[in-house]
Amino acid sequence: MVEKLKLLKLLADETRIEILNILMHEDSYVEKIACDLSLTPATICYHLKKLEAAGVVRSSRSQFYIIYSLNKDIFGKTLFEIISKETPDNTDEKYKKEVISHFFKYGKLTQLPMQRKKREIVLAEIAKSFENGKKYSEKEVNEIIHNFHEDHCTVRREMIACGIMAREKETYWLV
Amino acid sequence: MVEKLKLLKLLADETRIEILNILMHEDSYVEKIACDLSLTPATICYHLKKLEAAGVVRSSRSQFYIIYSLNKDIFGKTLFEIISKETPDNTDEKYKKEVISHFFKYGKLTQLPMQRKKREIVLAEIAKSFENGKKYSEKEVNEIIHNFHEDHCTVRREMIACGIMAREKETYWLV
DNA sequence: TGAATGATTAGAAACTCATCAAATCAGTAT
DNA sequence: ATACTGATTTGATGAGTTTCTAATCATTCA
Repeated sequence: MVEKLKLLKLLADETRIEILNILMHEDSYVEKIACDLSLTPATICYHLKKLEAAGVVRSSRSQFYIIYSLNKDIFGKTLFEIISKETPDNTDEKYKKEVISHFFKYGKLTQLPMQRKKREIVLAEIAKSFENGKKYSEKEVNEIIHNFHEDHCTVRREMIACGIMAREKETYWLV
Repeated sequence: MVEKLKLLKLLADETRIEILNILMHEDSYVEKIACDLSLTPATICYHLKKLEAAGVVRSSRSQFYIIYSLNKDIFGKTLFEIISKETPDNTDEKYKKEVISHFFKYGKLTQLPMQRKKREIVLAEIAKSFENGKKYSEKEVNEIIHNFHEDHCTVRREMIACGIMAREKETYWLV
């Protein structure tokens, strides 16, 4: 996450892009690059240090010179890979989000899904509006559910049916 | 070139990355995103406008809301493609650079290439130190070439042989 | 060792850019 | 029409970054 942002910030600079383009052709050193780009050695040094710290370039001394070269491994990544926070194992979370975004529009439940799995996800989303451990009257439950959907009765019944809420007489609570 | 830099600068911002990650899951709108990220609508608007100007997101009105959605086309590019200035048709230039970087070390010619094509490239590189139209004595020619290589005689002879320089008696000039 | 050369660091100036509050704009619904 | 709601613009502020000069460091070569 933060790593990726750093990489992007690093690459989002004209001078550093120029430097990398030079190093794509041939290894080089501070003074030469400075000359090529009409900038001070100090400036080039500043950028090369940054690039090196991020592992984008490497350096090694050769006689008078410190030769900088490109680490090409990094450049195969697509923008999507860099930007996306997705990790291979949170597809579950992603699926939930998709279901929710499909059945809610601007915070309102458009319809109750037919598939049990999806229905559970949707109901769990609504359940977030209830506090854990707190007891609710039926009226209170209806009011809260009504924020999401007209037909609070059906939704309330389903909450009980799939075990998200429990009821005893007139009192409801989260399971 | 400049386009690519703009794209990188655009993506090198934490808030914009967060916004894009939200839009990867579901379309959304200014106030909602602002709420998700604990930032002002003004700030989100500022970023969305930037993203839209670059074609990374699109917008459309729906009732009260202006819905922003992702343009996914852009995200398949690799970093290399974004950073590299290479265009398909400058491979010639690139080849020359590679030959030159192979036969020169720190400005000195390490050896004269055996292959005629490479030899011409190398000699043309040395020829850059001579002025067009100017006449040189053999002594002057030797001195200039000597900056590149000990054996100025061989190099000088080759310059004539492959038609880069011409000579008449003791006078030399670029062709 | 001392002179030369290239690399690095420190400090300062200039610049860019994200953010917010407040004002304004643009559709929507009563 | 008019009140409402969300989007946008404006102007100010502050944080971060690039660049330079000048000084210092490190290595090589005589």
